[in-house]
Formats: sequence, C-alpha cells, structure tokens
Amino acid sequence: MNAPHERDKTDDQGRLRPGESDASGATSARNLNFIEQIIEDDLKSNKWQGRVQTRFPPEPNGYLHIGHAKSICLNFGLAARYGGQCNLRFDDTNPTKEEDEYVTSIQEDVRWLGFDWEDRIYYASDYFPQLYAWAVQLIKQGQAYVCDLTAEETRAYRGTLTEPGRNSPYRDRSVKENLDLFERMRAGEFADGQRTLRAKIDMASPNLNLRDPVMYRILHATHHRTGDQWCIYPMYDFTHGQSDSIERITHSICTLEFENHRPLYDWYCNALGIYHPQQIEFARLNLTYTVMSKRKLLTLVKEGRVSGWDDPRMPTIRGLRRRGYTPEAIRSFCDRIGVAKFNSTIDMAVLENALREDLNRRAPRALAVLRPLKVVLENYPEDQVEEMEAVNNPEDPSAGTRQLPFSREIYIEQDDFREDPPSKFFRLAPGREVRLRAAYIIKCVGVVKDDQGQIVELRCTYDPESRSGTPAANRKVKGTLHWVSAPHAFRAEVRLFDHLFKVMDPDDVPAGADWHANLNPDSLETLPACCLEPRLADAQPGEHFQFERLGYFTVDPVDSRPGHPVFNRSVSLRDTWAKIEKQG
RNA sequence: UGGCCCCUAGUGUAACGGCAGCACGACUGACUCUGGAUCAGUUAGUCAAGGUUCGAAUCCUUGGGGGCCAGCCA
Repeated sequence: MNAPHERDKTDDQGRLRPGESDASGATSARNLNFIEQIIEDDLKSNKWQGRVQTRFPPEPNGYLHIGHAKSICLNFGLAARYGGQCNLRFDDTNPTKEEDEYVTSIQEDVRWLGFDWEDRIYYASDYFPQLYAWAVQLIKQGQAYVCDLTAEETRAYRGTLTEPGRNSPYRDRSVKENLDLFERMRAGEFADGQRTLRAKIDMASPNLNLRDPVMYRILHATHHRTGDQWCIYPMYDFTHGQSDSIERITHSICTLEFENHRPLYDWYCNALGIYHPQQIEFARLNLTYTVMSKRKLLTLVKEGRVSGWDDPRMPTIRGLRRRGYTPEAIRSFCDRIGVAKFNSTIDMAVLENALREDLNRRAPRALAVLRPLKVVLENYPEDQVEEMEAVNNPEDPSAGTRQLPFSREIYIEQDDFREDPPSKFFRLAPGREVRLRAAYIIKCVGVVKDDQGQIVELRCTYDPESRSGTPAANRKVKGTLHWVSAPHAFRAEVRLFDHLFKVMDPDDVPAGADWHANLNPDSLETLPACCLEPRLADAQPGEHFQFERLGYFTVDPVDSRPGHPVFNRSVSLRDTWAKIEKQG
C-alpha cells in the first residue's frame, strides 16, 4: 500500500475511518504476509463463520513503544482489512507491576496512532471470577492440584532443559482436598508463595511449559482495578487463552517468544472444552541504534540518560510523538516493514524515511539559521526593508505563499561559507556568488575576523537585478542558501537529536562492558538562540515545519510557552553534501 | 549435550512445484531558486550438500547458522 492511498482513507485527524480497510477484501492483489494467508484460508474454509476478531493485549506496566505500534497496526489493520474487529484488552494479572497511569497512557497512544476499539475495552481482571470457576472445573476433572512446594523447590522439581522433572509430592491429592485448599487460598488463609494451584500435565515433557505449570499464585497485593478483592492471581498462561476465548477471538496474534506456550494455550482450551482461538506468533520489531526492552527503556529514564519516557530520543510512542513523528508516518512504517517469523532488525533509516515522506507533503517550509553568521550587504540601502514572497510548500500549491522581510544585514548558516572551499562546494566563498532563497543573488567581497582569527562577519554585495520572481533572476547560480533578516530574526531554542546509541546494535559490546558503553554522548545538542523567520514566533505546540535545507522540525509540546516555541528536529533532510564531504 | 521455531541482495520483505520481484540503503545521471523533492538507471540474493521431480527458494534428509524456553513475569 502506498502512502497516498493510505491518506485517502484517513480523516482530518489522520485516523482510519470506521469501516475503511486497507484493501478491498479477501481477493486483494497485494502480496499477503503469512498471517493474512492464514486468515484468507480460514475465510475460504469458513473456519470462523467469516469472522475476524483480533485483540491488542498490552500489560499496563509501561509505556508503549514503536514495537507495540507494529502489533497495534497488525491487529487493528487485519480487522479493518477483513471487515472484523479488534479489541483493546489489558492483560492485568500481576497487581505488583501494573498501574492505572499506564492504562490511561496506553489508550491515549493507541488512539493517537489512529485506531478505535469503540466500546470493546476489556480487562483480564474482569474475567477473574470466570477464571476461578474454570480453575475449580480443572480441579474437579483431576487436572489441577494445589501444590505446597516453595518457589525454589518447584524450580528444582522442574528439571532442566535436558533432564525431565519429578512429580510434586502433592500431585496426587484428592479432588476434595484440592477444592478445599484452593478455596482457602482464595480466602486468604495462606501467605504469599505458600501454595500454588498447578495444572497436572507432564513433568517429563520436553516443553518446560507443560511441566505442571502454575495456574494461580498467592499475592496479597492491591490490584489497580479489583483492589483487595483477590489475593490469588492467575498466571498469564491460565489467563490469556481463556480471555481470548471469552471475547471470541479468532486469531490471537502474539510475538515469537510465546511459541513454546502455544501447546499450553491449546491444552487449557481443550481441557476446559471452551471456544478455542488460534494463536499465531510473529517476530517482534527490532530497530538499529536503539533498544526496545521495557527494562532498558526504564533504566534510561531512571538513570537520567533521557529526560523521561517522552524524551524525543526514546523509541516510545510518546517520545516519537513529541519528536514530531506523525501517526501516518508510523503506520506507513509498519506497513512497509512486513510481518514474518524471522527475527530481524530494521534499519532506523526506514523509520526516518517514512517520516520524511509524510512531512514532505504536508509541512510548510520556513527559513531558519541554526548557527548564524552575519552578512552585511554593502550596496543595500541602510534602512530599506523589502518583503520577499516565498512559497510555503512546493509539494502543495494550495499552501500558498508568505512574505519574508529582507534587509541590509542578514544571517546565513556558518556551514554555508568556506574561506577556502573544497571542490564540489557550491556555497559561498570569497569572490563567489550564491542565491539567497526567494531573494537576491549575493557575492562575497570580504571577510571580517576577530583577534583569534575567527570569522565574525561577511561583507557582500547584492545584485539589485536578481530579485526572485523577476526575469533577470533566472541566471544560473550554483548554490541557494537559506537566510534570515538580522533585525527581524526571531530567536528561539532548537534541539537536534542523534541516535541514542553510537552503534547499530547496542548489545554488541566489548567483553566486560554492558550496553551503557554504547550510549551516544552526543545524542542531544541544544542550540539556545537560533535565528528564525518572524512568523515562527507564532508556531503552536506539535506544529511541523520544514526548515529549508536542514530538516523537519516540530514545536516541542512540553517545553514551549506561548510566544516562546522550542523546536525539535524530527528528522534531517537527506544531505548529499554531508555525504560527499564525509567521503573526503 | 532436550524441545520448538527460523534462514531469499547491505537491511527488510514477496514469489503458494514453473521467468527470483519490491521497498529502504548504496552508487550513476537528469532536473531543481531547498545539495530537499522528483525522475531515470546501476549494484547486489535463495546457508550448504544430497534426494524427490520434466522442473525446487518452495517438498524430504543431513549438516551449518540463529532465536526462544528451566519466573509463583507477561
């Protein structure tokens, strides 16, 4: 699916319109990924009576990141494509880690990405009574028992990867005793960890998940939703499949590490004799130059390596959003990376390119000088100010034009001048001519230096005949520079970001070191007083601009104040010159 | 040295026993009042070996490489 196609299906907020799907249905021409193939096969065989029901099941114990976005786009996208539904379900079975703050933020992020679960927001914790009843059922069927082994003993009895486990001495308790004990577990008679409820499967199974897995553990903890109603909590494995079952999920899509759990997922559904969804696993997203694990992300926040979960360098949805990523760009990215079972790492350049592609067609252009070098136009009248007309967006004629004040003193980028220009340097140098974007052609006639020999000012002349828009302006000039009129410049802070890590794979470290060694100390550069064209003073939080020749910038929604916007560089423009220069 | 899963250009991802294609990257060139954008082109691949077959990236076997699993986490 290409980007314009996707744009057609979104509303003003960039959301997918209800009922719109990304393809016309089961007979799309587009190549199918392996999950779409499964779904289309199921549709043909009528396995689920034509239904497609998916779900996005986050645990509310952290903020969502770009990896979650892949799953969100997959699950909601599949539902949209095949005329089905996608539920939002919080997998909240561990009260010690989960918080309401996260359930709120997760909803915001999913909605911001452009997806709508309508009224289908569910919580695994709402299923606790049913789950309890199902546990009792398995006890009665002789397929579950209360075990008194400690955590350490349980581990010892489990065996190893290569050796079978041993049966728990409590494995053959009577149904009556198990029922009684389980009831008392629930009633709070026992301390944390004192007993568990376990499924009676096979302690010799080569799949460790089947060696009598724990179904319930005792946890005297306050749950974010059920409070102190329960002191026993079901494990993931005893919750997820049944939750899917309750919600009549057809395709339960999860990441690869749950592959080994699928036999257990199937075992519970079969033993309980309930509706049985199909679990399908795909490879989670990895990106170069960043980390994706919640643990490492949390470490970065806690150690103050970043300013928070929404630091623009973070791969979190909130970080990307604050940096200036759009929902469209993220969705487009998720479309193009594909879905497979191979553990892969996507080049960060793919993400960046998705943003450029989106912002190129919608971001208004502006002139901004990040590292100013003063230029005095010796032949320009002292107090004259002219208004120059500039195109707002060459990709979008409807964006119109704007006026730019021009005067005798202007700023250009320090990088745009070289006293001793290398070959292929098309910019300004002594004796050279260059065009000022939407203004005049100027020529450098002098260089002013301070005591240390640093260039502090350029003396130039302008060609009065070369004003943009007039016929005489059409002379061939090698380079075009951006500029800002010095007396009219609006001073503002601009932040430049680089990769959080210096190397593609942060975990690739020399012996003895850990991933911290790969942190990029220069990932944030703050330029406190850049010179921007005047209208940028009114830029609103979240607004995107292209600073011509520099990149796409977005007004920081956290640190900006009215009249004092702070700009984040969302992504740089492709820079051919930088490439040439790097090659030497 | 148990079990399960995976392996296609640099990175990703298609090809459903029948011409190995696409995207990103890289490199050329054209165009350009953004060294942006756009356009055109080049580059480069089926992990290996056997087998089945008229024909194998695809099916089978063996080998190689990688991932996951020994939480009362999800």
